[in-house]
Amino acid sequence: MTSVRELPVLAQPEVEACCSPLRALPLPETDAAELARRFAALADPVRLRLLSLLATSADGAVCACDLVEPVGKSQPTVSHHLRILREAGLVTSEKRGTNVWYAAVPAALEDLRVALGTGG
Amino acid sequence: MTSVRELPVLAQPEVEACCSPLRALPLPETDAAELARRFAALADPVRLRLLSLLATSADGAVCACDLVEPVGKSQPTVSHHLRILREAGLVTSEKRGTNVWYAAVPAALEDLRVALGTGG
DNA sequence: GCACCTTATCGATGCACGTCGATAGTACGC
DNA sequence: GCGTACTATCGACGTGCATCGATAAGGTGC
Repeated sequence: MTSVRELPVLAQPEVEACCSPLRALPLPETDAAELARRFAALADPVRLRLLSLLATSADGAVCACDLVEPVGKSQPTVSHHLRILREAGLVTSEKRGTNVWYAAVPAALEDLRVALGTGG
Repeated sequence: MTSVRELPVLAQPEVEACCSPLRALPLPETDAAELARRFAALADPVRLRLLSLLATSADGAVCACDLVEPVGKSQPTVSHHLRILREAGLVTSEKRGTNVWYAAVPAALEDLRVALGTGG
C-alpha cells in the first residue's frame, strides 16, 4: 500500500444478465442452479466484507495486500475468497507488478437485485 | 389441492431491515454474518425454485403438498428446505387443518435488494 | 377408536466448504 | 544473481449441508 497510485479503475467485464426474476415465473432448473451459484458467493461473511471494502473504495479498486488485515483472516484464506468472488463474476482482478488489484463489478450486483424482484 | 379454497393470503410478519448496504460503508462483522445467513438461504437451487413457486402463486400461498412434486425431491427434503426459508424470514407458514400453507415474504426479498446496493 | 393423509423430525451418509500452515510462483530492487 | 515481498496453490482437518428412508406427530373422517 506504498506508492502505487496510477489508474486504479479496472475495466469492467460484460456481465450477461442471468436468470429471470423470481417473481416473474417459476424458475427453470438451469436458472435456479446459476442463481444459487451466485448467491452462494455472497453467503459468507468474509466475502461480504471483502465485497464491501471493494465497493466502498474511493479509487474503485483495492490492492489485495490491503484486504488481508481488515477481514482478520490468513492470506491464503483471503486469496481463496477473492477467487470465489471472481469466479462468480462479482469482482475483477488485474495484476500490476507484484500486486493484484481487485474491484467490484456493480453490474453483477445489479443483476442479482433484478433476480430478487423488480421494484416493489 | 382438492377443496381448500379459503383465505389463501397469509399474514405478513414485520421484517426488520437488516444491515447497511454494501455500497454505503465497510460492513460491520455482525451485519456481515446476518447478511451471509440470509444469502445462504438463497444459495440452493431447490430453495430458489420453492421461493419462485410461492412468489408466482396467484393466491399468494401454496399448500406444502403442492410443492413436493414440482421440485422433484423427497418430501423430507422439501420440508427441510421450507424450514430453512422460514427461519431466514423469507417465507411464512400457516397450518390449516392437515395442510400447511406457505407464502413468500416480499419485504424480506426487498430487504436483500437494498443490501445489494441502492439503485444504480 | 381406527385407518388414512399430511407434515416434521431423526439418523445416517456422502460431499462441499472454510480455514490454516507450508510451499510454489512471480515480480521488484540491489 | 540473490534476497525480499506479494499472491496463488496444495494438503489436511474439521464442520456443515443436502439428501434420503424410516419414523413420529398431528389432524380428518368414518
